Amino acid sequence: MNADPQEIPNRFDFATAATEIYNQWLQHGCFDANVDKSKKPFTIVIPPPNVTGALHLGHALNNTLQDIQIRMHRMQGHVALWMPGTDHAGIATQAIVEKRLKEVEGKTRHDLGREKLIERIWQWKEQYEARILGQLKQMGCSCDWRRTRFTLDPMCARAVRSTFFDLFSKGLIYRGKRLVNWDTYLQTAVSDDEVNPETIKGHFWHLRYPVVGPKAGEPTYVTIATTRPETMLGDTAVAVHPNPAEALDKYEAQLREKLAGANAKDQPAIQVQLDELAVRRAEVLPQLIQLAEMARDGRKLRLPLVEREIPLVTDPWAKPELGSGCVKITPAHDPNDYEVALRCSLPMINIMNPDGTLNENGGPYVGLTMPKARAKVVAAMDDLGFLEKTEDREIELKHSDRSKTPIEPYLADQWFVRMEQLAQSAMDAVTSGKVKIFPSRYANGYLDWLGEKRDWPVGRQLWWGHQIPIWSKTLDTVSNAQSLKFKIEAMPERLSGLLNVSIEEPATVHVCVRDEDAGLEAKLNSLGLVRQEDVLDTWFSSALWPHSTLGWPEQTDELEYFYPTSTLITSRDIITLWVARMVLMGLNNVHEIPFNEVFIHPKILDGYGEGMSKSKGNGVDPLDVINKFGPDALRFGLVWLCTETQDVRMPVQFECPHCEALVNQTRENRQQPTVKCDKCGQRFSTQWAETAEDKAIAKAPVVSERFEVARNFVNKLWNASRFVMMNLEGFKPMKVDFDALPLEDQWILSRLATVTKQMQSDIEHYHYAEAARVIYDFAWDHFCSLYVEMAKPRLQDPAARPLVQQVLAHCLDAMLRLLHPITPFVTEAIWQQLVRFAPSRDLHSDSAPSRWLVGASWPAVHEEHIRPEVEKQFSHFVALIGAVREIRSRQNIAPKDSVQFSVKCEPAMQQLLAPMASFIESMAGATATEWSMSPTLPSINAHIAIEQMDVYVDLTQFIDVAAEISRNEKLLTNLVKQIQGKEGRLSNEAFVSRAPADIIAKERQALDELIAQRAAAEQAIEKLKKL
RNA sequence: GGGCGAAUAGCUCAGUUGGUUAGAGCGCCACUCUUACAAAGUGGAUGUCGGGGGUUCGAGUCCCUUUUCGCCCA
Repeated sequence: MNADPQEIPNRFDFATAATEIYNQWLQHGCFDANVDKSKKPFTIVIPPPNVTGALHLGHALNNTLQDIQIRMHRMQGHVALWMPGTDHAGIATQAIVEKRLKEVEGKTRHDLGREKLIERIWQWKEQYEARILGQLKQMGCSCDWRRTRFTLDPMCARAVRSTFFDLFSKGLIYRGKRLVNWDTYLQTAVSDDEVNPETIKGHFWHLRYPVVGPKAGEPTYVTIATTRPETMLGDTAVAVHPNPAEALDKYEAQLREKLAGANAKDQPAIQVQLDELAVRRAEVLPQLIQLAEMARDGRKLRLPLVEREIPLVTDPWAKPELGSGCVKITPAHDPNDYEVALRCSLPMINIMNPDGTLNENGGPYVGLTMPKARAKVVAAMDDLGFLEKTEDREIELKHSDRSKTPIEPYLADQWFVRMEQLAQSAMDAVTSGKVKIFPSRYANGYLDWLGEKRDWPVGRQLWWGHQIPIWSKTLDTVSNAQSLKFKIEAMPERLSGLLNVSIEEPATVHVCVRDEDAGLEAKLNSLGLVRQEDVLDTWFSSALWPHSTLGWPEQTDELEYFYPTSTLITSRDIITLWVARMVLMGLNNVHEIPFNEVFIHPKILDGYGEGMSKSKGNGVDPLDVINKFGPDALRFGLVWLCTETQDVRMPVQFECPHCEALVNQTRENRQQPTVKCDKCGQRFSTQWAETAEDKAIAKAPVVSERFEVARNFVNKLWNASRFVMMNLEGFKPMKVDFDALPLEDQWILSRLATVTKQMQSDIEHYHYAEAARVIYDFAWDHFCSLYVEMAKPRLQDPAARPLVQQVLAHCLDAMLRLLHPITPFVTEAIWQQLVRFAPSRDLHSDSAPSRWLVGASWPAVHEEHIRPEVEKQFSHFVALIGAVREIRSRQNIAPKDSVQFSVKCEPAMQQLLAPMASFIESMAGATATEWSMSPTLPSINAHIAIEQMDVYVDLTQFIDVAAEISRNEKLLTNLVKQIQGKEGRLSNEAFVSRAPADIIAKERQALDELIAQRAAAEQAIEKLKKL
């Protein structure tokens, strides 16, 4: 530590200081939150980052916002618990480990086996968990690390088992055959939320199915069109609309309505559709009517290739206005067809193996993948003369968000949670206002999604996750199943509530076991029951996060004290997946909402407005930003941009490791393993470098210039603090009488009180950017540019020095406290220095400040210091300084040359400003020669009109005539324009008669002033031109 | 197809209930190494508030419509 303030460096060395400070905080348990019923709790659970990969800027924003809440509330005297942890992210993590296994060792998960694969994934988890927690620590996150959880750890596992058992016992868990989104690469079902539609180029094949025994006059075949011809192998019917004529009428009516409402541009296209419809009525409709008749008459078709007889059925799903008007029905591989099959009681034939190849139902094509089977089916149909035609067509195909491969709809056994009641409870929590969502518009999506009350498919055919705690056995008869059920129900474990039994129709017995219990499991095994292979959806365990991390199902002190948590801060894409489910699970398990408030923060986009992601290559590692700008700048920079309505758009650059030039990241270069520097021409590598050759090249960090504002601000704060400390020699705390203070002291204390109030309210209301702006303006403009500048001459004056020292020390102290939640490191570093020069410096308290800023108290709002009239008075001084400076600059007067000026003003203004002569001299290099209602004007002067004052700067020594004429002419043009506007308004009868009187009066007064200014400017120009 | 959001200075964004001449930071121009800070200081220039209509004495702000972009849902 420096004893001499002169030795404080003029840059904050964040690289060494941050680590040291963070370790000190940890050592002193500054982040530990322990139950203390004499204080109020404030709790946040972290949205647990996936252990899939490292954190990017989106996480940095998310966690900074949480840390700000935690740190402010901790300073406000709450027991602030920030619960940290990570999420096992079932599909994503297993997928990435499997992918690497394949790439590096050429093995599949089946080569390795369940146990070995899980071992590998644990290794991955350990590595990334450490990386993620390290990133959070470097950002300064003040989590209670002692409590770090993982969604697969024993504590969370216990909560998962208890919850599942409870839901099972309430009859809310069931298994059913459902058409699921099957990811053939990962060989698991994925939820609708994990599926993205993509438009790709495909074909529309028109196929013919022969009619069995057509009667005279009936067609010998039916044409259907399909984008997926291979699925014909699983067809169980062909459907035609029951009343095609009526359906076409309806369709035409719709089109006509649309035509009437359409604008000129869209009308031709609709007209074309109408014309086509007319043709269709003539050419296709009669046949469709006939086919509907045939269907009702029970006619059958012969499905080619597999030679199966399938019925012709009627169902409104067959749209007479589309294709041939007939549609093939493949219930096991198409969601719509599935519905048709349920309506028409059709069989469902599954033709696919879990790995995406055809099973034995695929007849001659067994073992082929779907794409290969497609080619063969099309060729065979063509050979048979059943391929009518092929069209090119753009089709929407669902892709798995996880593996990026096409989804196959697939009929499979799935475990579901019934959502009816659970969803309703979560909707009520928000509509009643118990859970408040900010910004409120996000409540719409939440309610819409829950309102559908779709049952939640919770099984995943994975190995990484919580294995479903159900043991099952399918019996040969219903009565055997019943007797097995009775037998199990008679077990002592059932009586003590450790297991529960259900029967799935017709004869499958399911036993759910509450706790891990090897003995009980062995018993079940001996009865022939086998555990379900599937694991639970990751969101099942995440849904329990707010209470599982606090020890539920144990009724721990922590649960009682810290639950419900105070707020949840997350991003908008998981409102339904996660937020909604936490609410309903919290209500189900703890009978209480999991959090009182939810704040949804913006997303971070790149310079093109695209979301950052690893796969796009536009992600930014927060550590790159920290290394270049420091952790405080990272945090302040993110908060500075975190406004309420706008996502954060952040153009990013590579920083060349050779010459430090910034190279813009583009859509092209962000995917390349190496990039050539624009400036020095040398190549650097990126995150995509794979080959040893590329990896040997120095890697460029990815940063953004957006953080420069914040870095500069941190530097400003550091140096302002340095100035204060350099001038605290001999400082002795003193009591002050606010009303007896000089104007500038009253002013800065009034500003400080105002800013304290605003900032607290802004943070409480999640107006982060506003909070940052308020303190930025205070620190930079008010404190540094004005107060500190005015303090300089006062510090030289032994009589004034003690007071200004006290106010400086007090303001710095308060500023550090206010800024600490946003920029914890630099403020703590300054705090540790400040104590040596001013151990006690609070105007309002004699007690020594806390050892650590992190544990210091949040500044109280001194309402009595908020003085609008003082701020108004001070603004006259600021305006005067500005006016003189402008003239100096226009006239190019050297800084060392002092100027003189006289002022025309009321005596009150003179009384206010004349005593500030020394400040006017030091800050504007100017001396007033006269203050009066009618001053003597310098023979050559520059005039500036400011509120309640006319300032005449003496230019006798300096005049640059051309510059002054041009300034006045510009001013004149501006004045004329404004006068015209005002005169226009005031001569408008409507305005004068209808606008409120005070507005009119204001306009009149403003016009008078403008006219006076115009006259002054005109005179000035005239006079200057004579020189 | 439905919903939500965005469009304001070259860039990134503010702009409270409608009310003088629409703001900030960066960038730009000019001048300053003035003993806290050149990552700084002082001053300056920069806008058809996406387009079109409407309500109003008055619209960046309210309403309708339209274009472009983003996200969510189907």
